[in-house]
Amino acid sequence: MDAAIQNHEANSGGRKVPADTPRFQQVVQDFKSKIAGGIFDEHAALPSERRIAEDYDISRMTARRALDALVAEGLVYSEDRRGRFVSPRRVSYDVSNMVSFVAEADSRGLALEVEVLRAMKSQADAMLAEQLNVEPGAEVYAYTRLFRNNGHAIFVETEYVNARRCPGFLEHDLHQSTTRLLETRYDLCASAGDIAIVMRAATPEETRLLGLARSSAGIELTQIIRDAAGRAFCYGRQFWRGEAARFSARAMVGRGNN
Amino acid sequence: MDAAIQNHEANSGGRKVPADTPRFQQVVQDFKSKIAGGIFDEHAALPSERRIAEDYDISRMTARRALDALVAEGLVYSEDRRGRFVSPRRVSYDVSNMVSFVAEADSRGLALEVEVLRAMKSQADAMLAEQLNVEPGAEVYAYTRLFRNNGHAIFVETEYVNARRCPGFLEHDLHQSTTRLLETRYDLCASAGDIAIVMRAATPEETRLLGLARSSAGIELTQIIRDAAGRAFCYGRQFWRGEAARFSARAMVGRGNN
DNA sequence: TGTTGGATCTGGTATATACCACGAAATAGA
DNA sequence: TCTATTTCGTGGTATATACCAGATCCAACA
Repeated sequence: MDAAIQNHEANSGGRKVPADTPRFQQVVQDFKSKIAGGIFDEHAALPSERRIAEDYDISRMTARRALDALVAEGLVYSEDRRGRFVSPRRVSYDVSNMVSFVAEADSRGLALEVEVLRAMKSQADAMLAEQLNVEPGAEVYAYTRLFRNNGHAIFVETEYVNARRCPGFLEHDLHQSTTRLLETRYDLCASAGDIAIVMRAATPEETRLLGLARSSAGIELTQIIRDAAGRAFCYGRQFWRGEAARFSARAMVGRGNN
Repeated sequence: MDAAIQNHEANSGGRKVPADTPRFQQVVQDFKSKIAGGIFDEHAALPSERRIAEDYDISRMTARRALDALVAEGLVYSEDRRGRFVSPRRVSYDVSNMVSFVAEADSRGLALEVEVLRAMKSQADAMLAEQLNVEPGAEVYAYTRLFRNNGHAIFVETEYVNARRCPGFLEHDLHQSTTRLLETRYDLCASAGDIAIVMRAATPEETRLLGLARSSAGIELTQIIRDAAGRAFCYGRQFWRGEAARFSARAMVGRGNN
């Protein structure tokens, strides 16, 4: 209606010439400022594709292009056949702090919910054997957990622990910090960690669990946790919604080099 | 022609029913395996949208959807009106290693090219003043550089240094490691750094410089570099192509926690 | 030799249309 | 009251079409 968008019929003497900035970009900008301006709350539903198309007098495909851009930028997330919603604020994760994320989140008042998806005994494949420094085929416990903040899925994690060093591990409640569990029950203290962060596409399972749009990217964080003797006892892989987190670290020269 | 793709006319008694997996996904999968299988070299051109549409007997828009997915996943990058190309391998960046990325890259034989885009004297705004621990309005040197690996733009960086502590800084050649420059010329030794990593959308300028597709996401890495006394002298912000890098870090308990 | 201009390639924007699949709410039935 | 069914709204997939604009190459020209 009052859409401040240029109509291609009206900008150059009736010629079919696109506006200087594409129309879908104008919609993107409009929603960006609305979101930044606090017009929408976190998790508030955006208008539907069809509604936006009508409001801005553009085709539905163009409205979709705009919405897809907002999703790609992380300002908005999409739930299949339900609608698109404003993304919540990022959570911070200090990877230099070897205290587990669960424990850290607790202390900062984050309403973090943990869902255990799988937990089983398994055997180390070649990659895992190398990371955990065990022989291939050695027994490991593997468990996958989904983490939500205020009901909103933010990352999914799979961890592998050396079964020899923590027998019966899966009998404990996995809805808590496993770092703490390993420390209090098995005297395995995290002393050092190797962390890697890459941006990559979500797998189909991650897409489903995190409620992502098809072929969207996120951040994978892998970590190997070692005891004071430098022996790895836990290998973990987390896949985060890209817009959901801020990772921080602290570096110091002359420390921890090899 | 020999496209192993399901035709919607043929999969369910002539009914117009989509295949179990969407057709654009089949194209995505096909190219994924071709790329993984080494059929394409790094930077090799993929077939054009029109060509793929013909080969797989799908519409151009569907071919585009597939290609967009590959771009979003980082396996492929797009150059405006030139084509789409296979992404090169990731470069590794150890953020715990306070030796500069430029110097580190050199030592690993990376063909890193540096282009200086801007270099000027400026005044610290509120944010910068806080990060560098100077009064707002204090003089800083600001410079922006574009980094390429084998001619392929991988990240753009803007750094701000406290002008009081390195007078005449911009008179030096900025095509080298500035960490080293600060150390050798001004005795400013990087001793600690605070690093933050977030995934976010590229700004229009970053999009242009890195040759990204419209509204694509990447990784922003910010770092504050401090001397042995804990005084910050350099604040930097890098924006990386998401698929171009792997960031690693090392964490140790009881070290560097405030 | 060098340059200009055109033909042709590429991706980018935009529309209109059709139908499918799932979620959720409204409705009809037991 | 509770449950099954229907209806409607939403995003998802797919097609066909049109035109725009930058990149590239090559042939014609100066």
